[in-house]
Amino acid sequence: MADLSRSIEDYLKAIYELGRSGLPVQTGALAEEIAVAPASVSGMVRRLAELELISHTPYRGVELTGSGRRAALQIIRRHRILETYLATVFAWDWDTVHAEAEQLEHAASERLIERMAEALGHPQFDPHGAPIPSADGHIEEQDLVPMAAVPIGTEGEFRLVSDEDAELLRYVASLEFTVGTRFEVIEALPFNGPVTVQRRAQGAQPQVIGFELAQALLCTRVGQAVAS
Amino acid sequence: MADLSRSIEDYLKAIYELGRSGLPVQTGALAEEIAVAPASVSGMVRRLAELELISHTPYRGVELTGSGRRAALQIIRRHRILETYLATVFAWDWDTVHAEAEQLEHAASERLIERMAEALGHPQFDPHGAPIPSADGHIEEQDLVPMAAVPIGTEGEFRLVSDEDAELLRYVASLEFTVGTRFEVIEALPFNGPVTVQRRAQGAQPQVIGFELAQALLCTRVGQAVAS
DNA sequence: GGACTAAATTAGGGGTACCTAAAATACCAC
DNA sequence: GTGGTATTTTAGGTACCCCTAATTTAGTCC
Repeated sequence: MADLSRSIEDYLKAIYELGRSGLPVQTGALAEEIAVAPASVSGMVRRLAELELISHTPYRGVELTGSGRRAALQIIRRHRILETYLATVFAWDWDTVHAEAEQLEHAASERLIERMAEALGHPQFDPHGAPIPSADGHIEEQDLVPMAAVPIGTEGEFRLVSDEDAELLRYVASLEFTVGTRFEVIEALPFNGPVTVQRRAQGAQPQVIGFELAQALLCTRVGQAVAS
Repeated sequence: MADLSRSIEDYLKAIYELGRSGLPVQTGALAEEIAVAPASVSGMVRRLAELELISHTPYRGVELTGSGRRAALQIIRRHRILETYLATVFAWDWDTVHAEAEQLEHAASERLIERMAEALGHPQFDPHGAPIPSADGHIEEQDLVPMAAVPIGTEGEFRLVSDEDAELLRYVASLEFTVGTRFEVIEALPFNGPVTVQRRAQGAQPQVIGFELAQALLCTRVGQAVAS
């Protein structure tokens, strides 16, 4: 696997993220994710297809090939190990590790990443709850639902939030929510209204979570499942 | 101080290193150091002069301006802190830290560097003995002589070796020379012949150091100075 | 001081990766 | 099936940073 440019690495990562649903990734979505003009994406897509990192159906979208997926997962591993290292070793705030890792992921060697992983005891998840691909390119995607979809009266556990929105992360931290926090949904107002949750901790007050945020916080259901 | 490109950072670092003698840095020397064609250097020199990072006297050479020097020292600080961190925290071999730091120095934020420096207790020297500029751009250049210039019968202390030649570093390590190692010169053959040194340690055998290597190992004299 | 040599610069060109504007294609509604 | 709209692609251009080849300049030797 030849050395890929920084831009190519960014494209592969973005295609992986956008393509997790299984659908082909469209030019426009990719352009927005990478913050370039759609025309620029078209150009890069040709290059990536020539390198056989993606397959491209004109006017439809792109998908990663086997080697493209392997490369993407390697970059994602680098990113998430770096985030975990910064957060753990340097007590780095979880809202800014992403930006730093975004830079370092293109410069850090495989060797450095493995040393960091070792020092951390080969963590499975990064500070935002995202699974860290193994060195051989295996990743376990979790089956999560937005907090907004956890039924009233059910206990949920906050498991994952995107690392990309620093402001959102700061707000989540101010609510004292971290990955692993458990809560019970005690109210959910209709028409995409806010969700009210209650923590187990003694003296915990109910917390009101706006709908948009409740969409961004991905959770597992704990305990009694609702009839389905 | 705006964000500088990777290439610009490499040029500034090289100009600083080559210009330590105080003489203007010539295009050819810079081209060799950076491993590009002299014509490419001419082009970049124009850009750097426009950015007022260097002053350029055509056909004579270049010198760093105040802001150029500040930028160069910042990059060198990043490089040397990174080298020290890798060597100290990950027990990274001293012959390969340079290559890794060369990549990371362009990606690591000021903040990361300062956290590393803190974790290391603000080291003064990197693993090869090179002084680490302070965060405010101060550097203490040492007054050293090559081992080949340490007089016979005098004790010397190995203080500094360039981090650039990995093969040389591996050989030095195999001789069990590290920064701080003391020795006495017991023989130095004429016509740039090899130098023979003797360590203090019990059971230490005399070691023969080829002239070229004895030029690369920079030392201080310890104890009785020779009449001068 | 003129010719020769070594060094530096200019001239012209290529690859990467971006842009805007214009053209092509796909999709949906009727 | 045709028209309109949204999306994608192509066309043409810019900036960065490198290259080789040709030219210019500086310095030296007689």
